[in-house]
Amino acid sequence: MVVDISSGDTELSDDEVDRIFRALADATRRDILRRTLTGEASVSTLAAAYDMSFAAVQKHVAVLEGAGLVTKDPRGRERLVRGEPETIRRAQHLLHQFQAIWESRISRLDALLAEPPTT
Amino acid sequence: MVVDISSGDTELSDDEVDRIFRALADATRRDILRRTLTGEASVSTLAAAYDMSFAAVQKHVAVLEGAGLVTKDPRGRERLVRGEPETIRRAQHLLHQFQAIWESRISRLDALLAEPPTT
DNA sequence: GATATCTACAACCATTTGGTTGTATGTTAT
DNA sequence: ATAACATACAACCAAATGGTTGTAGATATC
Repeated sequence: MVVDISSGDTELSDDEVDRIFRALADATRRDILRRTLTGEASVSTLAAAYDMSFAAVQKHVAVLEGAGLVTKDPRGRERLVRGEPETIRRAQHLLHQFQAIWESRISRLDALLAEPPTT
Repeated sequence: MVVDISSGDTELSDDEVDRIFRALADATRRDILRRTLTGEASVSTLAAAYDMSFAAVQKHVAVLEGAGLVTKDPRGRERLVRGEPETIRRAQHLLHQFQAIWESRISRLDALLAEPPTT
């Protein structure tokens, strides 16, 4: 049986994957991502929600943007930040691949137990 | 309609989630994880696969272990490293929650379009 | 036009990260 | 017992991270 795992996604480079997971490895950034998935928000609106400087929040948004988890859309003098569900889906897909590796290990063990010894 | 998202997992702290995603944010560590999901391997076996010192690989394994993505099992003089699919599943679950936030946004927009104006 | 607001960006700083080498300790093999 | 092997761990270093403040440029508002 052939199982197609690919789901048609463009391949992500190691660096891109690094950036995605690194961006997710910070509670503030995960919270920003949640907010911008719920609805777009300006950088200053976001900044108001956290106990740190505007510039710090700006940097967090930049990290998310660099990972493709968020995009910024100029609207007048502000930049509206939107979460990008597609990138999240890709990260999920990556984790699914790890799961698949584990599953295939089980299959191989099953096969070993099922098959009579070759020698 | 009430949707239970929890899937019965124990709650992960922000720090734990940080460690999981941070551990995944490195290509060498992702590769180690793949290998140890395929089948357990000693630290030195793993180290032989990479162009870096034994100690460096040891540190990578320690990071994965700290994130709960891997466990070490003493076997004679070596430590067999095993991947932990359950932690991967939890990370997947976290990403699924982000997806759910996005989905619920869609639902709200749909509702807005479907419902007649309240005022 | 003047002023306030939102963003961008540089410079700086402390801490963490990802690598190194070296040393010590436990375990197998001769 | 001695030698070889697998691991642990400390000390060190360069680079990246996560924060700060300050300055400058656009855009709105009065």
